[in-house]
Amino acid sequence: MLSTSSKYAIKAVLFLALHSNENHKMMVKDIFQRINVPQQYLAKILQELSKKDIISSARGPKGGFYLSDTNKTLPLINIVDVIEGRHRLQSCMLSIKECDSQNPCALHDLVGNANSYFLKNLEETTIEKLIEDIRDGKAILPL
Amino acid sequence: MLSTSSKYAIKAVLFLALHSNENHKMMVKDIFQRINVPQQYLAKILQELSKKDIISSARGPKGGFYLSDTNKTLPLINIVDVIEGRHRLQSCMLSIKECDSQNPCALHDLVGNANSYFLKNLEETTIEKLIEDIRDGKAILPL
DNA sequence: TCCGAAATGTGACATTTATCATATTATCCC
DNA sequence: GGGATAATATGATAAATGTCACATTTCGGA
Repeated sequence: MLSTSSKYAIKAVLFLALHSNENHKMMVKDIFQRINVPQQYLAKILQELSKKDIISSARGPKGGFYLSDTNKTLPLINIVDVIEGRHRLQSCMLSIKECDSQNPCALHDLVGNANSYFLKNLEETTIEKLIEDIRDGKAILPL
Repeated sequence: MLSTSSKYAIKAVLFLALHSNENHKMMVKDIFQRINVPQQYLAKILQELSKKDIISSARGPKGGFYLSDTNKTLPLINIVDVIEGRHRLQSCMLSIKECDSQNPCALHDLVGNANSYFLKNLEETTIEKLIEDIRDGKAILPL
């Protein structure tokens, strides 16, 4: 439903949201073990996110990746849009283009409104909001 | 959520359920266009399903693939078990092993009970049942 | 102003998944 | 029994995804 890359990206962004800010940037080598993602792969992912302004970065000494306040207001869907696009999230379980509730495929009812529910949440939930819930104990964050 | 192979397999099985029986077997070359699956790829998939007794087959003239009455009583999950196993259906959106409702990952609530609902339906819905619904007009079958 | 720290850019390599091609084996029918 | 037919077996190729390595650029600090 999400590619490995997207999962890694989300984990990394949430980690940065919790542990970094403009005055406390974090380097790849201090992140990768903590979220269990291969170092070089993580580097590539963070660079893509940075280029698309999902996260922020600074080069040189004292540099690293971090989330600005603006970054934190973005919805989660932006992360997966940058990493893999949205095709994997489309709802039809048999990948039939014309499939919808008016013209459902054979499996349509078996999956229910699962995908659209998930997609809607990705669109509506901001990083900020998710982190707040975690801080408030409303959500847990095993990474 | 399902691999392309599984989707092809499900389409093919449903097609066979509707159009074949012990006295009317069907050849790959008469199926693949109708369900829009590459011929050789479909052949390979049908062979795997046949070897695992999800579908039936006969060689030589008048041979082909078909679904026996016994085959039709199998739940849909058997198809995906044979083709790709069950890992892709596991519920955690971040692929975290320890993730469950007691110890939910950050995205757990965003996906809700979607996957478990889908999995349950795959386990409980037999090919037979699905075909009946289609025949009764309760479900539609664009392949 | 130079050294080293860190992201960035580029591309090679590995793995998985999807697709195609071809030779082999079993079965029916004459 | 021999020829045509259709599944079966094996493996080659292609494409997408995931992983690694290294050279380059930018920037801070002594």
